[in-house]
Amino acid sequence: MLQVPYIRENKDLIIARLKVRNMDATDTLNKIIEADKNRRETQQKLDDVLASSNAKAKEIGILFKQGKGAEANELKQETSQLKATSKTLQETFNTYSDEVKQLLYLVPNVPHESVPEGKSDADNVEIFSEGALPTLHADAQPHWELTKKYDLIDFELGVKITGAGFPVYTGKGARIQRALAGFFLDQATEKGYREVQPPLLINEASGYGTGQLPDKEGQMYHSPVDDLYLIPTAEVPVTNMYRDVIVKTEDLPIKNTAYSQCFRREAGSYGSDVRGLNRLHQFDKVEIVQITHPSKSMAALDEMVEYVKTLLQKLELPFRIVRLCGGDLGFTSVLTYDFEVYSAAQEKWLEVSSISNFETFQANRLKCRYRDENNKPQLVHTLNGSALAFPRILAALLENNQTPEGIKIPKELAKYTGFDIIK
RNA sequence: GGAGAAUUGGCAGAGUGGUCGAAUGCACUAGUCUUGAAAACUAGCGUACCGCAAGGUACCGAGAGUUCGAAUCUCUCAUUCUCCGCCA
Repeated sequence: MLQVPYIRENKDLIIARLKVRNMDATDTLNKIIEADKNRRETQQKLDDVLASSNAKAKEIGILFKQGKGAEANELKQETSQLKATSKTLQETFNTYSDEVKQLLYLVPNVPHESVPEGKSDADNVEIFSEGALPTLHADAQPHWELTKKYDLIDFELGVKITGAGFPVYTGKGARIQRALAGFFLDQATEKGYREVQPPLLINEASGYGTGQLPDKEGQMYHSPVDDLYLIPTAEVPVTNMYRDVIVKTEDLPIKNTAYSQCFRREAGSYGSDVRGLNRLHQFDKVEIVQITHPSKSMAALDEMVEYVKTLLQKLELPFRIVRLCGGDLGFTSVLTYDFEVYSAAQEKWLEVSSISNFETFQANRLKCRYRDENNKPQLVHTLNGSALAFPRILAALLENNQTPEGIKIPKELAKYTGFDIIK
């Protein structure tokens, strides 16, 4: 979330930038500033009362030691008055604090100046594309037919065991999944990311830390008995490793990568969007996460984009990069680039990666800081990106590389699958 | 799952109702000394909020309570360790 002093000093700028998100934040920001003002005034009063109350308590202690019990008891009378006052003030203070906090949860991150205006994904701006769109033979099939034909995935079996959106990968299908994990992790490690294997369940505090809670509650699976959530992305546990941490400045940038299953309820999705591998409740993904010095985060974002490019090049998939418009930009993000691969049989662009800079928005909630040149704690910047999400990569690989002889596996990936064609 | 013990500053570790934000040691930072280093000595060394500042307030696992006053007493929860049970 945003910091109150920042809001106080940059109100007009924030309002202007949030217009890109098609949002008028004027009212909320004014309320925040007002509630914060009340909060601070109340704290001033409260601190004064507590100060004199503390002083009197100290005096009483000294008097008792000197054996002046009568005088001490007299002072006690005075303090009970102060006590009542401080209690009321404390309650008022809490009310204002909560009000500020609740209002802050409503304000999304301030988009970068390069974020274009727009209502939906249709208004995202393509900034790069590479690779020729494949021309398929006459009876080419979409991936949900191919997976059946070559026994790679059993969707119906998943429905039986769990429900829709939980496919069972079989034979070479399962092998490709394992190959993708190995390939992506090796690539990331080579690029300086440390591999971590995080928990797949997270507690409430972690949900708040990265911004899934409070507003995106319905997106995650929740186990009420233990009050734990299944992760929608490894971003959550991996970023939360640095919650309440003051990192060593010389350790920046901190780069972690994790392969994990991801779980998303995806309530309300339907139609061709969810066909086959296009949208699942459980899927695999390798995530890259960076924690950087504030002056370095935009360069880190570019670096991550360049890195993901190399992955798609090695997989020989045609792709494009779009800069998300204000209407499509995530709540916590300042700037996001999406990667889309072309899935030839569906004749569709499928989102396979989303790379974002959150600047201090998550760090503020996480309380993740470094020490500046004056040794004062300052918020870090956090970034993350998919590198990459498996299902749509798999869909594109299958559809684009299908031939009458079988499905060809790109050379780089074949090193990991152990086969270069699926027959 | 059952029983017991514990949880204090970067680490170790005192503190069991009063001037304790917290002894001491180690680590760390700066200085003195030294040709340099080590050692020794001196000083500094948590976080957040309020305040122009002086300064104030809060925090000793978390939350509630008792008290004029809580690191210290009570309750609830969490975590860690030991023993028993169970089990990849």
